[in-house]
Amino acid sequence: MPELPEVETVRRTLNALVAGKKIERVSVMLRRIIQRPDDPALFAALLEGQTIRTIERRGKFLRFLMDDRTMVSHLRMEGRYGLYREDDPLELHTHVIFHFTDGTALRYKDVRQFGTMHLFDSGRDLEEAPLRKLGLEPLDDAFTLEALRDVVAGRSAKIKPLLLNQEYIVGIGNIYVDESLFLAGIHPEREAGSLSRQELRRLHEAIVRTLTEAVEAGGSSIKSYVNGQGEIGMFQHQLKVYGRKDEACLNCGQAIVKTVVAGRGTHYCPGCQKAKVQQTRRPNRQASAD
DNA sequence: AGAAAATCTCGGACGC
DNA sequence: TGCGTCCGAGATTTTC
Repeated sequence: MPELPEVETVRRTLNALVAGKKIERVSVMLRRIIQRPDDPALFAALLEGQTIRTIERRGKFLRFLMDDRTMVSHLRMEGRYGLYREDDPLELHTHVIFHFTDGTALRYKDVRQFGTMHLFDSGRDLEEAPLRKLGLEPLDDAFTLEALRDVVAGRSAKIKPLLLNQEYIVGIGNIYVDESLFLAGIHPEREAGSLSRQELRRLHEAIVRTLTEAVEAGGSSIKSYVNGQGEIGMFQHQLKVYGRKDEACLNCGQAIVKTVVAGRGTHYCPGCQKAKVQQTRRPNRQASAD
């Protein structure tokens, strides 16, 4: 489920529900989810008595800030949180439960069991894995056109996998990378370092606009995503290429193409996003002309 | 059967 | 030869 807009929506909705609640006990039913510390019993013990102060976000990770600990949680493909009453029936694929002192509980469900939780002493999470090497927040002021140019400069990688790499820019996943590249009129397999200044300007604007509008719409619900209050998002109705294979491009009318780029399903419009300027057989020349 | 919103690790290819 | 870079494969799992 989670790219930046979905995780940000979960953060906001969940924060309203659990901020101020005190953890009485933690149940771990699937130990694979708990990545740090190694021992899930220790994980549970370290959380006992902690009050959730606020939930923040770094890239696609949620950060639960508590009195003495910070829990870092990644939803991966289908992880989801919800607030329940203790006597609510246990739903399938519930793997971790945070029991609060007021008779409610935060439950983590994850059909595919891919999600992760890391626990740190307060103030230590940003300097260690998995947050340590994360790149720029695309909705922060620091994500300027200049910053984007620094990311792509001299890189021979294709632009799509580069944008998916969380070491450079965080929060962009498979849906929003396809949407942003469409909006910018850039083919997903274009060599990153070959993008012109004008193309970079369009790409920068497309990324910020796509993510901002998706946050405003509460994210995209393709299959299973719901926010922290169980509500679906609305941005799936505004997607222009993702999931629209063989449908007419809303801009030029050509059929949307679906291929595989860097191992991920990739949607683009062959009319609006022209193929690579030069084919790969040629030696890599630095197209630094600007 | 194959693909699905994500990420990690490994090994190989390639340019310099 | 070595280094940096990039990419694909394969792994985690269940559902439809």
